[in-house]
Amino acid sequence: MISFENFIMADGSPIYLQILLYIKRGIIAGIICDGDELPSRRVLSALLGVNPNTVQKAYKLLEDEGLIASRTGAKSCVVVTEAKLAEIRAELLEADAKDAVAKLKLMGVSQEEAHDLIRKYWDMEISPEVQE
Amino acid sequence: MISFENFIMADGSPIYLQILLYIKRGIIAGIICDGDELPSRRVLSALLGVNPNTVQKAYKLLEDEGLIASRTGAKSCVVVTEAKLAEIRAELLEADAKDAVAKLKLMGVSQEEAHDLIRKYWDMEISPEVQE
DNA sequence: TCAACTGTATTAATGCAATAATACAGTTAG
DNA sequence: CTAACTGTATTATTGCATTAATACAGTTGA
Repeated sequence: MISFENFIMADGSPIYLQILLYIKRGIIAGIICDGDELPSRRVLSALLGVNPNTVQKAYKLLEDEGLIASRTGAKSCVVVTEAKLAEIRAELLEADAKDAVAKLKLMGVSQEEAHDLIRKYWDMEISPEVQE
Repeated sequence: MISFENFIMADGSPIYLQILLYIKRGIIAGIICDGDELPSRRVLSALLGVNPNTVQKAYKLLEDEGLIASRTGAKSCVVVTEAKLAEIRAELLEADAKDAVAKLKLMGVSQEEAHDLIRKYWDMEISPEVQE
């Protein structure tokens, strides 16, 4: 069963997208694997303190992408091939890295200072304020 | 007069926040300076293809933060001291760096790979898909 | 002076995110 | 078998972001 204990809700972006990206990043990290069971819509919504429809929206989008499989009555589970994993990994890494670089450059940060910032915050214990 | 030619609208976050952050990052970069005139609400809204109220919302928040000054009839202009600049610079750099680090770590990226990604995308011509 | 700009304010309408309360059909474990 | 779970669907409501159409008061430059 997939764990959501590291999930921390951020504001500023829709909750259903935060859930979707949390799962995608978990898959990319190898923490969430092919065949893993997902918590039911009702259970996860209670755990996160949100409406079941919000979780349903995230799961529906993941299913549309072919990353999870659902059938009425049974729990949904993760479906991910090596190819699919490589695809979403490249996709998200590029999006996140480009986004960070764009923001820092816009603020006149030098490349050296950017590397310093990565080093500075890498080993800190962070609440993953995952957005977008 | 402040230029918005590098501003590219992203979807996923409110437009008024994108405008607000574009100006804040410009101030941090030193591209936007104390005393600089802002385009009027009407002019900027026409330039960006959004409603004047959307620009007004961004400007209002900047004024609440003391970063711009407005008086009826005249153009608004930037008000920023050395202390204020240092404050918002530290604030945004920390937020953006922490956010990027959190996302990459969640995906199991190593610190070395993170630095590689920064190098890879640093010199690319990027449309600054500034979000949040 | 005065026309053309500026900021500010108000009201109404639309769309999306999220909540809420149900209902129904299929699965699963005891 | 059957109770308790699952996914799926529907309808209504709330709040925020955004658009739209005005209106009014103050500033500016020719």
